[in-house]
Amino acid sequence: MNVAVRTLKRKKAAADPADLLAWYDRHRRVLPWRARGRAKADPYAVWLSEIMLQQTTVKTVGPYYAKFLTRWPTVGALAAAPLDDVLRAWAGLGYYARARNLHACAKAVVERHGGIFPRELEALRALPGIGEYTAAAVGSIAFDLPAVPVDGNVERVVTRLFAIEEAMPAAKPEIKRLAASLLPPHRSGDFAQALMDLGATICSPKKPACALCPWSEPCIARARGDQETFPRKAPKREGKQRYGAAFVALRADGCVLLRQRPEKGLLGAMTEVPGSDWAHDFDLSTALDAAPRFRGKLQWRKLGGTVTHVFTHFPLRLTVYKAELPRGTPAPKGARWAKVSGLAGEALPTLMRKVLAHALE
DNA sequence: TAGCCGTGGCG
DNA sequence: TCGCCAAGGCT
Repeated sequence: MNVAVRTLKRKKAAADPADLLAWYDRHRRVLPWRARGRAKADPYAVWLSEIMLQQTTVKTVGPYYAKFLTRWPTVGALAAAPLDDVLRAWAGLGYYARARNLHACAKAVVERHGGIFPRELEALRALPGIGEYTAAAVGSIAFDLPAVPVDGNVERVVTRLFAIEEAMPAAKPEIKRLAASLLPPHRSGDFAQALMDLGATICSPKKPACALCPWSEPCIARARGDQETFPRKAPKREGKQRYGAAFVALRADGCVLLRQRPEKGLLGAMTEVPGSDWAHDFDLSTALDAAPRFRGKLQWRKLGGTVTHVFTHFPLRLTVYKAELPRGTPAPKGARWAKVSGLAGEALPTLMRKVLAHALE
């Protein structure tokens, strides 16, 4: 048997982590939080990027990451910042519990570990906002601990490689087991990033570039030609449409009325304009019951059109009302006046920016 | 454990 | 257009 045939047979037998690492050495992406050459990765930078990258694309994260690292270069600096500053800097990035946990985690690193990220998976896992995935990611990338972070990319790569028929999320334990079985004895950080790069650039959800894949030969789904059908997913039901009203109160001196949402839950602790609850059976004829109260009577004008927004678990349609008030009007309890010219610096989620844009255009 | 929690891009 | 999906964690 000649060398070429032997090589082919070996590759078909099983996926070789060395092949993936060789591919990574040639094709890895250049990313701001990634160490260059032999430089060691900064645990703070790795952690910050991993939190931001949870369910969020590299492109979206880029400017936020740069802004945070410039403003708070160390975990100690971030821990010392007011939570409100962190929330404002995070506004627009979504999943705001991440920002609250980011701040809590920075403080915990300072208080529990003297401002140094711990080098053990269990200690990392115990920090706010760090789950099994992020502990493995920070542990392997920053400290080269033998762990494999299993995210959506790795799930896709592994389910295709082994043609796992079980549907998500039930298949997760099996995926973790198989991913761990691939872990090489050295370079676990590079291996983790290689798996994610492969999933992001080659083993994509649709139209994977199998011809360029270092694991094309051992990939069972590829051999069968149904690689795009992995990972298998159980059909999910969609959330029901909800409705509500929002109130944009403008004062003659160029201020708009804002308030803060409750600490927990949907858009927790973020800023909003006053509004009604959001319900499936919202009755528009009673919308003004939810309007902020001022002394004297006030004309709320219903604007044409609506503002729509789709959350993970339900679509929302808001009717917007607008009113104009004279200078000197005090804000109702629980609300405050904010300069329209300064709205960019407020902790306003995208939904509320849509509402304000609708009312101010 | 399954539902909750944002946003932007893409086919 | 619209459903899917992206480096998940918490409860």
